[in-house]
Amino acid sequence: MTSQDTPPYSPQTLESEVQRRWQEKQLFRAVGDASGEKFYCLSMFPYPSGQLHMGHVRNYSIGDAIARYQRMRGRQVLQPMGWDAFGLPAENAALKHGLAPAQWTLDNIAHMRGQLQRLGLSYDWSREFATCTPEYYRWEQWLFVRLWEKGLVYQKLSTVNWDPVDQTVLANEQVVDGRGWRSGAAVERREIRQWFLRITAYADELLSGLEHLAEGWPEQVLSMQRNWIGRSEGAEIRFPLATGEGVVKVFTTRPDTLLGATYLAIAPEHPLALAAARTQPELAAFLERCRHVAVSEATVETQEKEGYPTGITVRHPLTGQPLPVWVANFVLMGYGEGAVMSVPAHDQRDFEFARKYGLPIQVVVVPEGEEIPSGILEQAYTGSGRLVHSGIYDGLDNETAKARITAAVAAAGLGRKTVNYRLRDWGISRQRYWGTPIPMIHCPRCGAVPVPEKDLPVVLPTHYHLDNPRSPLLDDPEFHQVPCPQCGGGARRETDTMDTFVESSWYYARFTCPDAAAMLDERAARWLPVDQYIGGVEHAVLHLLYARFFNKLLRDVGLLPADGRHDEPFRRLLTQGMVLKDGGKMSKSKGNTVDPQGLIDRYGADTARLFILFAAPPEQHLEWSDAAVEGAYRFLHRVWRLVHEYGQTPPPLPATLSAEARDLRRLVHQCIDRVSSNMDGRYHFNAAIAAIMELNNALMKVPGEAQADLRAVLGEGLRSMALLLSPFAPHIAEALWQRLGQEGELSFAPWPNADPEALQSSTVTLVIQVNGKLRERLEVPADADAGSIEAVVLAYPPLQKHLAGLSVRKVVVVPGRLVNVVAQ
RNA sequence: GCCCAGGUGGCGAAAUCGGUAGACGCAAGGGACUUAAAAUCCCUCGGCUUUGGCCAUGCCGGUUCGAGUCCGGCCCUGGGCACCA
Repeated sequence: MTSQDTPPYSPQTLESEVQRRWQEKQLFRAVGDASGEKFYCLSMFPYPSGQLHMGHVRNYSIGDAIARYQRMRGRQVLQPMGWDAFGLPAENAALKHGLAPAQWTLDNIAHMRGQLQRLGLSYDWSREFATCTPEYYRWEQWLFVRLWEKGLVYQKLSTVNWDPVDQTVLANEQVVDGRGWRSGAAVERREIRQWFLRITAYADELLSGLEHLAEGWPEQVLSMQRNWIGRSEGAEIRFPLATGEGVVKVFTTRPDTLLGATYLAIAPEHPLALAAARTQPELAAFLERCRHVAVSEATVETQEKEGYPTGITVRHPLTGQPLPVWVANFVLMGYGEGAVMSVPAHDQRDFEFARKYGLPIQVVVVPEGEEIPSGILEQAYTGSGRLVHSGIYDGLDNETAKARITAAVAAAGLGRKTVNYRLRDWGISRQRYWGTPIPMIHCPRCGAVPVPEKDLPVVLPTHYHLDNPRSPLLDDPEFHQVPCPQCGGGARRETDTMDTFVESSWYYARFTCPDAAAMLDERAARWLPVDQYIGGVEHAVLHLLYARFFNKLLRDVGLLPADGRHDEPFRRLLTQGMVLKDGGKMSKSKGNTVDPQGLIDRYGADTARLFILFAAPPEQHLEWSDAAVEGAYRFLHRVWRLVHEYGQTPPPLPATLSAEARDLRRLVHQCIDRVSSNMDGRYHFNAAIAAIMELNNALMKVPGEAQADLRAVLGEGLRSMALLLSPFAPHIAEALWQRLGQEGELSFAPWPNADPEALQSSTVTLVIQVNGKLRERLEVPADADAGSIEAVVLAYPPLQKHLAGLSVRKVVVVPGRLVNVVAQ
């Protein structure tokens, strides 16, 4: 009971001992029998870059806190970990260091696995896999062929960034200020034939499915996905070419403004533009300039808006009037029809373009109750109103006009009502080496032929050492020279590999049955959906949309039951904020990373985890601070000391408690209550940890020679603290648990419940406001009713000076909280 | 450019519902203990103030008895934009 008995808190030895015990007992192997309720807790698996970074530590500390909490709540928990192991950095590293990408990747995995294990995360390591192994990606190839058979895979031309010096395709990230990052050459756009997955066939389901996620997903992410899918109702309208042959198709959400269309704008890659350029050198030069803009939407949308007339004329579908066709550098070939009708009076971008090039502006909608504007417009009017200058449609409100004008165009055979999506099909071809080979063979006679199932997997050769960025598969006849599976003649194997988003689109399902002899087996249906998914907000759209898409594909090829419970992969989503340093994202390119290894070496895993969970709520950005770590470390020291100085198994509580002991016990149970409510769904770990710190502060004040009842409550408090702490700092919690003489595994010990009786208090302190300003405080019985409170307050002597010269007009009583006296 | 967030003391933050703004922690200052230091413990800690109070949650306005919280407009910072993962 003296401080001499207290051994030093040395996290390094303590943590490795505890971890060894966990491992020997295989404590965190997911059991998944039907005897209990399952909980699948998944953190986004990492790319094995070589070093764990703070974002990982945060992500996995959050996930483990949730998994451990659920385990203590009695659930059968599955919490796996693996590696998103294909990708560009491996090729870059191989080029730089003269290694094979496979070797670099496997070395990194070995190192990072050690780092993760040092953190004491309660993973079922028996399920670990890396996506770059044939055992994993073979099923991806298998699914690709199924999708090909179902017509959900196809080829089409699409644009890539081409580095003319390195003779290779560049990722958007590799284009810096319009130039290739290695060569410095100005990039070009190049159209090549690529493989696509028909995600647009699922657009409506991906959109409506968001409604079922409303409870478990952040509104922010749902909104981003909704906007990304971008369903819009409108009309397809055909403008006949003045020459009489052919039409230009456009999509518009504003058919009501059709009579205000004064020109058409088409994409630089539009076939008409290309055709016109053949006879017009200046137009060709303009298109050539457009070819040197990188393909990313951000680049296209932020460049100076420019256009050039094509000399082509179309006829207005209703009036027959001639309209000029312009090429505009901001019209995207990949969206809609690659052409838009321009209504400068009612679209701000069209307005600016028309002003710049002196094109006519025709007002056709005016706000209800206003006159047709005379003089020069200052800006486009994009709101609703009634139609003008629109012939027989004049006077209609514009919503009615949408339907009427669409019908008129349809009657003329020049259009129809239609739904358009912003979502485009998913281009999965990569002209890269380090990825899953696309299992197709190009035969000059039979066309594209899938690799027969018996020949799967198409194994990616791993012996290459890269000396230039070009994919070695292109130059390896052993890989690409194959007979056609259909006719047996000479054919060429596809050398494109898959987008790495494909691997991460179904790994969550494979974790349920990592050794299955098929892509998935019946275990998937039991464990899925993931009950809690945790990862960075930066994945809010792409990864999370692709994974939702794949889940539906898995269902539709019969690998998941179509029972309505398996339509979505992730029941609940927690998007963690980024770990920032100096206000910006920690990243290698910015050189502002903080290595978590140093933190763990110095303070131990418990401190690292506790600090990172305490510093900010999970969904918020976390601004890094070295100094604040000390605080978490000191706190653990204080808890350690307190428990060791107590040094006994807590005795049972006596039947009656002194007032002092009751007050302390109330604090203990308030803490249990606060921690629990911050764990259940809210995941405000910072507030939960703060509550534990407060409890510890209160327990430290209990004198060593206290009465027996007080010491019994102290023991209850310490025992509770070990339980409450274990999701955040599991190693020290184990040691405290043992020191308090507790039996059984802390990891599976039942989470404590707050005793409602202990929470009761006989009085409450009310705040007294006058006109909303805090003036006095007053203690009243907890069960006092509003009427008696009002009477007591109005008669309360110290209040009178605040009411001098005023007449009371109203008294607002909020029981248990405050009284507001409204006086004049 | 488009879509989505965030902005509270010197710093990270707290405040389930509209009800005491700043819990908890960091940093700082003062003190105790010590031969000394470290560690530990105790106290102070938003600003102004005539010590009555007044002002404060990015800025401007609104709703309300009462707004960090709700509504409208703006400013700044961060994330995503389909080949970084």
